[in-house]
Amino acid sequence: MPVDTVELAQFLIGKLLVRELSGGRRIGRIVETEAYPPGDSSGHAFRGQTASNRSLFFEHGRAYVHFSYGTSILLNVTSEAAGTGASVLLRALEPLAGIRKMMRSRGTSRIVDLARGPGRITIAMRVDKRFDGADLCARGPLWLGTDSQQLMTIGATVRIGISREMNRKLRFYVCGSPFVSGPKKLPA
DNA sequence: TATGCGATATTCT
DNA sequence: GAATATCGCATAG
Repeated sequence: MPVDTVELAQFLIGKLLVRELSGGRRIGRIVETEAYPPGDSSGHAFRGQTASNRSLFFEHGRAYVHFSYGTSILLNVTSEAAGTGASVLLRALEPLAGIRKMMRSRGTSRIVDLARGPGRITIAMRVDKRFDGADLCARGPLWLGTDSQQLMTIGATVRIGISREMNRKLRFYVCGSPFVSGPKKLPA
């Protein structure tokens, strides 16, 4: 797993997010990420370490779970060396397993809408703040798995929902995937 | 299909 | 008091 934030954001495209629950396993392929590198003024670590972004400063490969907009829980994968404060935001998944359970958690039967958007991922996968700081590299209740490599083109655009550093192309996605969030018109 | 707005936790000014 | 790494519903075209 790459240590560099931008490399990690691209590396994670196509990887699997696996959630082990007593009722069964839920799996989604990561199709969209955003990098928040060190020193990025739109990142949560920019103003230093606080009680709520503590896990953002862990070594790479851990979970940083944050509550945003009063309504949404967001899941990030930490990057860089311990003490740096950088991460990759997971923005969208393609549901692969446990789809019926995701539908029940999300309250919709449209597969493309189950995990298309960062706040939806955590609802579909039943991730909450208890996972803040958890190690995602080793098998556990929540971990990152690899899929057989398949041919996919990775596109890069500007990030969504921020007001600073808006011109940096740090959002990565699988070209042509209907499971990617945001505006539909994307460069192929 | 596109745009607008309310809900609502946490932090910063 | 304002801003924020958002979503879902409403309304209009």
